[in-house]
Amino acid sequence: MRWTQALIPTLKESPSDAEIVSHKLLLRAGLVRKLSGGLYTFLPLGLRVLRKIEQIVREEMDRAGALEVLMPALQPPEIWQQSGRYETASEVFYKVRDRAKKEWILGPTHEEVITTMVAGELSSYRQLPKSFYQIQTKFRDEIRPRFGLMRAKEFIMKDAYSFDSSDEAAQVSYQKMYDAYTRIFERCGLKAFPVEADTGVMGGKFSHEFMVPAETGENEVVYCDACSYAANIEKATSKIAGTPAGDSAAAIEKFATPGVKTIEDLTKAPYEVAAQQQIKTLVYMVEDKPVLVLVRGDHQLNEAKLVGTLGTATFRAATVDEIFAALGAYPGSLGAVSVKDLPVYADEILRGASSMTTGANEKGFHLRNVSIERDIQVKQWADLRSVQVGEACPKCGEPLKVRRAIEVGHVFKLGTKYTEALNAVYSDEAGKQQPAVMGCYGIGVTRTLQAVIEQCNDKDGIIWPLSVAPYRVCITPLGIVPGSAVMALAEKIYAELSAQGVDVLLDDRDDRPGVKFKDADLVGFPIRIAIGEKSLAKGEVELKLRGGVLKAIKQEEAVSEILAALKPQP
RNA sequence: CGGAGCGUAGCUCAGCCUGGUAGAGCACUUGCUUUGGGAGCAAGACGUCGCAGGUUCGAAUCCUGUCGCUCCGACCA
Repeated sequence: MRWTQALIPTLKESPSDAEIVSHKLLLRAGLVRKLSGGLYTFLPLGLRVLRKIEQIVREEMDRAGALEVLMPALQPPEIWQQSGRYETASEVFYKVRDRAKKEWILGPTHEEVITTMVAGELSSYRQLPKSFYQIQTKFRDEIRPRFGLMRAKEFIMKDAYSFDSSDEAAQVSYQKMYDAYTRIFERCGLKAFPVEADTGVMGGKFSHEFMVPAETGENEVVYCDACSYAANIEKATSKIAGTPAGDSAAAIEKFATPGVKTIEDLTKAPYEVAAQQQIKTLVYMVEDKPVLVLVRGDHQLNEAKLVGTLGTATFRAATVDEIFAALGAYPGSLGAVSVKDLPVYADEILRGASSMTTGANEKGFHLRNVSIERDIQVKQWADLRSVQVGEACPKCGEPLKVRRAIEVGHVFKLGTKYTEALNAVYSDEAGKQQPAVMGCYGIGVTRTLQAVIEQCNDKDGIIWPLSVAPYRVCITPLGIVPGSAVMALAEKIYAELSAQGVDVLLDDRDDRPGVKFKDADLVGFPIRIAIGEKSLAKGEVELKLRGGVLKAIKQEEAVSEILAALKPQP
């Protein structure tokens, strides 16, 4: 491709609505343009990168034995009602109506569609295992689209689904996908690592997310340097000492705490109650009914874990007025002692705790000497707290660390939730009808693209890995006079590389060298070959790897040197 | 959904407080010069100041509403 015939609209300055480096570079390098919030057009260069990533995904899916299909983006609501997700996932749906006013759903994911298809085709255990995948546009009404392609209303996803005749077989399918994902991200030049993850509204037994470390990531990952433990903070656990027991026989005592509003206030003089001797009382509304959630004063509630404990994701923090209606007190003085008519969920770490202090449900008063099992009617104990930096690794006991990351892939072992609901059953060896055991696997293809940029850049622009670069070689003649020695050589190298099947861009613009170099660095072509009168007088051209050093090479060796540089490193 | 900020040329932004001829830089067009890291000079073209009301002799500017965009939050009682 010749630059003058392409559309590569680079920008000197970042558009003001881009915040993070990868979003800025997407726009500045002329890869995408925004249509509206969370909606982007891929320009020719961006599309080339996207196609290369898709191709890597395809090759690895095929290698893992998955079969490519293509499902409709427009879906009937009936199958969502059948799976039970019409209600639980309704917030992410974009819904449209046809001329008869019938409602349709723009697919946010495809478990229901694939399972319906499989239900129609599956009859015998002899057909299993089977895995299917597709690369397709998904639609999600995100609460807040942001950071360009990172969280968009419409995005391209590779989604895959496995069907097996047993739990053990499903585990094998899961492992194949897990391994394929590892290879995919590696081939894209990404340093991604798997972490244990929460299954959330998807349901199912367990899952892993593939994370790309990045300060701008929306996820927090807990990990251990000493062993292999890594988990999303929504899922992570740690070994910590139980709450020290005090005098469990001492009677509850109410004491005045004028002006105390927070846990921290109570740790100061004259009260001096350590945060770990306090019970934090939180009020949540679950389907419009208040519930109390207790964690230790120095701990933080993890809402993702609360989802699992409550068995629903439809809850929210209560408003101040709702709290007053439920407990007769305002935040700052809340407690669960002698609360009988509201369900109380308590974090495991509080089990057996005594000599605790908590609010008295009366402004300006707290209670001390609270023995939680004696004084509070707990409906359910559960792991409800977030792990904090420095706590002991649950595997090896070394201190845990926390870092931010971008989720680029997610694999789930689902079990039979969808196959039972949508009747995807087969006859086993004994002729008995069994629901297939299912797994589902997603890669955010467009997000992966941006994650590569987020990870591979410097002050001058993008540094594309060879595998996904829009063009792998950029030829930069410093003058473009037709017939000149410089231009003739540029054309010759261009023709020879093209004949070798190398995707190469010839910068034939009538611009000053500085402009061409800046643009080549910004877009991030892995290999740049500069041809100018000065070096050509010595029979040389300049080979530069993006982010590497400049190397003068003989003009007749240019093509072979480039081909060598394109070979995969051993 | 709650909070905050921003909407002025293709892009980055100034002007608004204190109402009175709509601006700069970059990009674009033409010409000349220049040609190894985002050139210089000259001339030119490009705007319903997001939209709708209101106040006023007069609104980019003040007021109200609305739409869009961006960020933060949606546990820390």
